[in-house]
Amino acid sequence: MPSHLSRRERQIMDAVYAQGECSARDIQAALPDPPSYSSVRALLAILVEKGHLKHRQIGSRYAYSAAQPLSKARDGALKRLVDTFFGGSRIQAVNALLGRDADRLSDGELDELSGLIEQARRRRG
Amino acid sequence: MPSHLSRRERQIMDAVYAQGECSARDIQAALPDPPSYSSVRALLAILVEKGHLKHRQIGSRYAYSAAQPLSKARDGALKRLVDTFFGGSRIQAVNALLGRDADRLSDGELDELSGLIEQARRRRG
DNA sequence: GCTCTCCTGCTAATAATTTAGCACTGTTAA
DNA sequence: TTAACAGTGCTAAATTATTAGCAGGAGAGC
Repeated sequence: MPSHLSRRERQIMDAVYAQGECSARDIQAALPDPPSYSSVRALLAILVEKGHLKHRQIGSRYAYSAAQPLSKARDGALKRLVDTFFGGSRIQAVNALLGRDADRLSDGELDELSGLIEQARRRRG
Repeated sequence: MPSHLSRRERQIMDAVYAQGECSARDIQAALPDPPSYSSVRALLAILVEKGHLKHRQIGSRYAYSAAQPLSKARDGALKRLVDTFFGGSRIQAVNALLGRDADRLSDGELDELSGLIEQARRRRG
């Protein structure tokens, strides 16, 4: 039982992260090159057993959701990406995030960003 | 030949992204639960054949590097993450990136960020 | 009630990944 | 020069992931 997710497992987790709690059918629809419904369910069972997903019984159906809080998975994914591509520098990640396409940000969004930075400044004191 | 990368393939690509041009031995060292050297080389050959990596011969050795420009892979990874976890909103991604730990940013880094935003504002006119 | 549909549980087969071994070549240094 | 070592090319095996199929049950609509 490898601790890292297989290709399909990752695709499924991403689908769940993006959709929130959802059915096996929803997940199947979100997968690239969707396999059979049976296949999806088999993978879901594995992910539940591994502890990555949990399922809630609603009547006779299951609804799947991430076992970890979304925020935690999110932060983990961000950290991994920042480490891989930006040598751990969040600033550089933000730079790339705003960089080339920053002109497409609305005034409101820019204000929002300024607010975030001001907030950080105050926290530093 | 599935278009999406397998688990090990992804681990290897990440190692190459993080290290830049490097040897098979370097990559092996960077992998979690490193397999045998032979295994690594087999995977590398596959990735080269698939067009994800290229290798440059130096004397009788190979040096591996990403076939795509790093910036492109980076942007792609960012976009995928933003789509998955932030419904496509870069702003929210930045928010999470700076959020909880923003207080650990240095004054210089905060200034840098302000600069980025000012730049974006001017580009909007 | 009956039928149609969609779900579940379980099982099995296929396809792919992941792994390692072996023979050969070049390089290094004792 | 000749071991010892590290790299490559190629091959083959074993584990895992991935896929699908089938039987049974719950709910919806006629």
